[in-house]
Amino acid sequence: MAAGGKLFGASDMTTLLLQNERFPPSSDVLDSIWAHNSNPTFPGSKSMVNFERLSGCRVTDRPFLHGMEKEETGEEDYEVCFHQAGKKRRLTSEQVQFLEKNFEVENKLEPERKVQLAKELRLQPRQVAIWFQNRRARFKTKQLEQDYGKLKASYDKLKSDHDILAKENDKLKEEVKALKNRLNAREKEKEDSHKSEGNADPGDSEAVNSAEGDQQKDGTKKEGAAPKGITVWKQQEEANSSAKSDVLDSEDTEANHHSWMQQEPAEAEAEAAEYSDFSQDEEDENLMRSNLLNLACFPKVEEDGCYDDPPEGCCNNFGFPVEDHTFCFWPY
DNA sequence: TACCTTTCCCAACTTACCTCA
DNA sequence: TGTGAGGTAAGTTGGGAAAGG
Repeated sequence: MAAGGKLFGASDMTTLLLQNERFPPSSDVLDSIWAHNSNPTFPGSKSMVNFERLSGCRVTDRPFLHGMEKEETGEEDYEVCFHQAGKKRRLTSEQVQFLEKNFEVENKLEPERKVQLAKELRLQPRQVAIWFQNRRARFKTKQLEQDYGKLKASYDKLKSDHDILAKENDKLKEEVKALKNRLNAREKEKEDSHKSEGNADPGDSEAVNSAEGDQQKDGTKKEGAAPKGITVWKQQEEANSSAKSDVLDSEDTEANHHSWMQQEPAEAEAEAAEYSDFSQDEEDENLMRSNLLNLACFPKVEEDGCYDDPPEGCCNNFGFPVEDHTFCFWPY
């Protein structure tokens, strides 16, 4: 039989019995009693009592232990339990391996399975239940760590993308500014030449008036003002070609440029009209937002309407596979 | 049928022990 | 050999669900 006898925390034992006046006690309570039996020096038991000495009888003489425990774990297991007496024992690697395999199959434990596993591993059912509880807790912690890592990686990538886009946006703004300055200089130059020619040839006054029509009274060109009609389109073409040859050719590809100068007349007119309603700041912000929305892989609702097939290269689910949802660990 | 009690199970947190560097 | 950190078995607490009176 067992070495060291059976130790019980007297108050705990009393509590267990008082809580369960009816016999036989529930399997839960029996599990607890079993745990105490097999682990006499259970934590926190400074008032530990050697139950055998105290009561002067064997634990197996207790009526509620008859039948049930032998039925559940068998006499052999009972003996094994007391071989573990004295100290808290770690499960053997074989036991852990077996439990792990079972955990992979199903991380919840039905009562029948618990008893069966306990029999096979020569442990108490409560030990098996506790192992599964702790294993689920460990799994959840690990899962949380992994999910945190994934989210952090996703965040870092988005942030770096954002930084790149912001830089690009700044660059484009500078470019637009330079182009506008160039355009203004050209207009001014044209105006001066017209004025000087106008004195000699008054027949050109209409053209001069037309050019002046797009300018404000203070002489500066209205920021973002949309040129209108075919005449305007010709002016755009002219400005476009000169600007392209002067600046754009040395810069990024045309696809990166968000400019009304490269659009069809009607489109340019509409967009220019829209832009004319904003201040420079709003314009910049709009541009930025447009860039982010287009480049950060979010499909436009009005264009696609359906998100079932995200565009290629799009950060679908923020980089997570669909089945890899963070907060769906356990189907309760 | 609503309410209460009991029982069971679980998650979350904590404690105590063991192992190892 | 003493010690602190990390892992793990087990205890405690509180809540939800189901069953029965």
